Amino acid sequence: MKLSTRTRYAMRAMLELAANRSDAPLQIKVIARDQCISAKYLEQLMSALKTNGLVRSIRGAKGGYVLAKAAEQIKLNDIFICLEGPVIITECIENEDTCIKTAECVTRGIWLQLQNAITEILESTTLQDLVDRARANEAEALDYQI
Amino acid sequence: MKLSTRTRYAMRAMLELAANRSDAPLQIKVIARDQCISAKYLEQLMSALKTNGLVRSIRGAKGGYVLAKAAEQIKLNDIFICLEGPVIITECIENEDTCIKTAECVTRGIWLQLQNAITEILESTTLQDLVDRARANEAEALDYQI
DNA sequence: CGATATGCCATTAAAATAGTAGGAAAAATA
DNA sequence: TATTTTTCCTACTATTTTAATGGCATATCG
Repeated sequence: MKLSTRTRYAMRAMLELAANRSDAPLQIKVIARDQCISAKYLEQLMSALKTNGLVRSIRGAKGGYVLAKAAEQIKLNDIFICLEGPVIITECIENEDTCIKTAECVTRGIWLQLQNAITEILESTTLQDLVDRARANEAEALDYQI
Repeated sequence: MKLSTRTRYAMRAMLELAANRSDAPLQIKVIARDQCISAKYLEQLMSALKTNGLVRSIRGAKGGYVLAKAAEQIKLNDIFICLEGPVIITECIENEDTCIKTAECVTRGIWLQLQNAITEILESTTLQDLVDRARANEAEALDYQI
């Protein structure tokens, strides 16, 4: 059970967008450099995020990307779903018919529990929460230096 | 984020072993038939479960597999780990050094939260719990028929 | 001995993942 | 208007993982 780089990269890119205080858009090449990601690969991820209405793009020189909504209104699950698809751990959860022996299919219940636990965390955290945590970490790091 | 068939198959096979009331071992081909799994594939999974001390095998005619411990003492996480490896969602969780900008690496915290939530569920459920649930389901199904 | 099982190892087919490549289209700017 | 910068789009490719399959050796029961 691993997280794809797609999701991890996209989450970091979105965090960088959310943390961006200037009102100018951020370019793929800048984000890619900051996050050590292949720019061409990131381009595809940004495209997926755009299709799902999470970011807005500005084409041409001085263009780039900005969040399409306030960071408070973007749930991590929204981002997650763009890249991993809906958190579906096994088909049986979606389509009960595929499970031949429904009565005995108690394993299904477990997968459902996992799915719910994951979704709950990702639904209850917003991009803004991450930004706040990042700022708190930075502040703490500064304290140690003094 | 999907569960591999390895894990799902193995979980079902283990459940069948746990539910087996006769004291005779269950053969791969029997489990494979019951669970609609390729026997040869299941063989590999059983081998992994054996290496990790979750099942015991009896070779030769009338041989097969039995649980190596009481179903109460086998946590679902034990089974899970055999097949998926430790629930590691991203490397950063294991090795903090790989995360270049630790201060900003708040995404890591989220992945850690997911991991903990999953592990908690799988650690707190035993094979016996699943057997009990399966029996309860069966009983309920019977009620409806009457 | 002969049938039945597991043990072990190698191979393979298909799918998913991660990354590359190149050119079209749009916008800013000189 | 020409140039540069940047996104947009589509296709391709390499690697890894997943899900099997196949064959033969070894052990055990009757």
